[in-house]
Amino acid sequence: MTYETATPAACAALEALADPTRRAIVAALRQGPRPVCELARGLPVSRPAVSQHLRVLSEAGLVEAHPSGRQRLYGLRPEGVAELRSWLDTLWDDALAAFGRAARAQAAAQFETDPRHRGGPDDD
Amino acid sequence: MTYETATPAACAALEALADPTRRAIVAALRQGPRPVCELARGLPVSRPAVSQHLRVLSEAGLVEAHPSGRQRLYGLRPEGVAELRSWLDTLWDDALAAFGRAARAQAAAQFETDPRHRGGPDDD
DNA sequence: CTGTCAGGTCAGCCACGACTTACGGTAAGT
DNA sequence: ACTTACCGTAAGTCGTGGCTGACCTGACAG
Repeated sequence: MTYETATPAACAALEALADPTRRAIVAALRQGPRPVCELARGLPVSRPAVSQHLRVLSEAGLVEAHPSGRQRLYGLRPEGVAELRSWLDTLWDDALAAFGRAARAQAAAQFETDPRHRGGPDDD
Repeated sequence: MTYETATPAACAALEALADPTRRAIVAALRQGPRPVCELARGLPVSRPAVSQHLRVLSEAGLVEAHPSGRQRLYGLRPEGVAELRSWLDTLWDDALAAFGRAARAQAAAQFETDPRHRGGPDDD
C-alpha cells in the first residue's frame, strides 16, 4: 500500500509549483504568453535558469511553447491547471467528509463517556 | 516587481504537497484522523520522518493535531485545502482568459498576414 | 514509583535540485 | 555571407531538504 491518489500529472504539477521562481513565471504568464528573454528580465535569475524552469513546467503540462520566428512564446496550459484542480477538489471533498465524521465521532465519544447517558448512542 | 500572486499560506501548501511522502500522508488522512505511529507503519520511512513531515504539513495549515490521551490524532484541515483551492481557481481563470486572448490574437495576426485580406480585421 | 508506549526534537549524512558560465544551433537583419 | 538576437543544453558548484539513529518528555498500566 503506497497510497498516492494523485495522478502523475497532478504530482508533476505540484512539484513544479513548489518552486518560488516557477510560481513567479506562472504569475507572469497569467497575463498572456511571453518569450523567454522577457520572463528572465523580470526575474532575479539568469536566462538559462528560466529555460530550465520552463522545461519543468512544460513537462508538468502547465505551460506550452509556441515557436514564433526566432523566439518561443510560452503560455499557460489550462488543461494542466485543470488536472491539478480536479485532484484538489477530491481532496477538499474528502477533507470535509473526514472532518465531519471526526467531529461526530468525537461528539459520540463524549456522549458515551458521560456516565449519565450510558446505554448507547443513536448516531447514524 | 517580484510577482508571487499566491498567499503565503498557499505557497506553504504547495511546497508541502510537493513531497511524495507528504502526499502519501495526506492520502492516508483522507479516510480520517490517524495517530503518528499508524501513519508511519503504512509508509516506507521512519517515525521521526513522519513527525517532521507532519510538522511541515501543520505549519502549512493542511493538517491539525488533536491530542487524545498519550497519542496525537492528525487530521486534514479543510481550511488549508480551501486556501490552495482558491488560489488555483484564480489561476485557472487567468489561464483560460489568457488562452482565449492568445488564440484570438493569433487568429487576428494570421488574418492580417494573409495577403488576400489586407485592409484591417474586424475582430471584436 | 517503575516500565512502556506515543511522539517531538537534535545532529549528522547524503542526495537532489536550483543556479551559473560556456557553448551550439537557428532565425532575422544588413 | 556575416552578424546579431533568442533559445536550448552541458558541465559543475553549492545550498537545501529529507532521512536516520539517538535522546528526551509525557501519559497510562502495573
